[in-house]
Amino acid sequence: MNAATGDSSALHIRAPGTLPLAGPQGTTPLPTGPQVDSSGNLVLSPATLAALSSISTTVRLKDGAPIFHQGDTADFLYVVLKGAVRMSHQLEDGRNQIVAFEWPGDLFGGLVEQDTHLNAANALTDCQLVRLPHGALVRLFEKDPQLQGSFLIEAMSSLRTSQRHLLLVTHQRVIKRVAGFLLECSGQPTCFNTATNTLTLIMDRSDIADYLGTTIETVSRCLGTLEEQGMIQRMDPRHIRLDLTCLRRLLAE
Amino acid sequence: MNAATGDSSALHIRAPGTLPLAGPQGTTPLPTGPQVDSSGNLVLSPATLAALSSISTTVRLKDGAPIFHQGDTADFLYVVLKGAVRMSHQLEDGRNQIVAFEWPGDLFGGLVEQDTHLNAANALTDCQLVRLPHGALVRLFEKDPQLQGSFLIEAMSSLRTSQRHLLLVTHQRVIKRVAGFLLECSGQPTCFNTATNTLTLIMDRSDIADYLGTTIETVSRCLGTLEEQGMIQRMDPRHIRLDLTCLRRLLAE
DNA sequence: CGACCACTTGAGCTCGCTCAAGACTAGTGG
DNA sequence: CCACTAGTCTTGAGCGAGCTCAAGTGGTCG
Repeated sequence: MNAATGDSSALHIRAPGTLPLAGPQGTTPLPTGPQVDSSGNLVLSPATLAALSSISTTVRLKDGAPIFHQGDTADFLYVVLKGAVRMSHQLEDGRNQIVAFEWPGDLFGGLVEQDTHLNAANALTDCQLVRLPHGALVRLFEKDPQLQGSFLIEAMSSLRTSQRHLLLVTHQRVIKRVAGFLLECSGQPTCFNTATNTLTLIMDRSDIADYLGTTIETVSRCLGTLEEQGMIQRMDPRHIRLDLTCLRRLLAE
Repeated sequence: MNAATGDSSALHIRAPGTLPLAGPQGTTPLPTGPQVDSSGNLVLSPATLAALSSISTTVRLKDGAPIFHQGDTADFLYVVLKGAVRMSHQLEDGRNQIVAFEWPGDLFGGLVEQDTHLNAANALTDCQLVRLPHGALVRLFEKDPQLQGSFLIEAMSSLRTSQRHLLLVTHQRVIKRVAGFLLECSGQPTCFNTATNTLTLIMDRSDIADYLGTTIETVSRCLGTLEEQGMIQRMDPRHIRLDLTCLRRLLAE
């Protein structure tokens, strides 16, 4: 994973797609606009980085540690440097929905209503985060509009991710959701080894079920079916070898 | 509907929730930050409005008219003034997902990838839109950072809407989704008469089904069940009287 | 009046949920 | 070293919500 190294001298924020608002892409970035590197990741300018580092704190968290709870007062934004974070939402009826997984480079903590967090955030693995106080950030925005532009791009990126998730969850057949989930994970260098096509699942079956809107039993059964059909191979419950081509074909039909 | 009147001298953008990034709410808005009116709607400053009107065009569309297609080059952002817009996404497998309905005051057209629209937009009713060219908007952002701030707030608002939709669709029982959908519509002055508690559905059953991830038959049956239970009353297929209290109770259980 | 469209209702089947038991791993203590 | 426990994952059996296919209803327009 090259986006968001632990090196504080270079903070990268993932911006997988393009946003016309950010100016032309694929061409030389505007000197005055946010800059995008070759891999499509957003790179904040050195000056902005310095400004950010002046208000940011790096925090380290243990596997499973809560970062904030649903309903907590929202005082900080976070950027994942290392590890992964689980965003979840508790429904009135008691069910739990995993809203997103945040990977290195992702920004989270901005989804608030009435100054309180709409979702809970938990460290999924041991992880390292950059913590940005809202107040200082807003003040920085006034001095540095480009920074605000970067956050706008990041917000649009979250929106795309959210929509992808929606489309995944509304796939009628659960087996397609599971296949889609595996493909989604395969895009994360943090947990997918491209050389061996092996996926390391950092979340348990219950997280996957809550992410896909199904049950752990169904997830397990779907993995079984996919394995029968030769699309995946379970080395052990947390390590799965994928046949990306077959999985993609399944999703398209 | 007080948000987004047709009067071009006052353009309101809905920002239903609060975003700490935008500064404190419920208190006097910062003179330098985006302003939020009493009903929580974002109000652009007169100067910004003037600037926006210099680059914007008002367009009028007939019921059903396409605004843009999925995959089209994204050149404009739009704000709904009057009427409603349907955002839909065609999946590889041929299914059609309604991603959102846009109401007066909503901003849309910003969800793009590689400079092309991720979704299609169609006028659901006769409607009136403000069209903003991307390029000019970006140039305006450089001159007027507050404007960009407003768009950031609007982006966060879309994210909240998108998450609400996700939670609605993953509610296990379809009947709850339908109830939730009706309640959601009841929040739109465009189609809900608070005096008579009557909802005017501007979309057909197929749109509702595609929005909720189900089928037209199931939507119809659910409406039947809700009617049997006295929670709603179908005057005709497109006019439904709601018992808001009962519907809310159903959703919470 | 008939054609067409959107909506409703019916009947049967299937996918996925529920409840329940079994398998595997890791940690603990004798 | 082997129970014993506890946690996670897998597998099984039965049932029911919702999908599919199909027919029926009502409204609109030529």
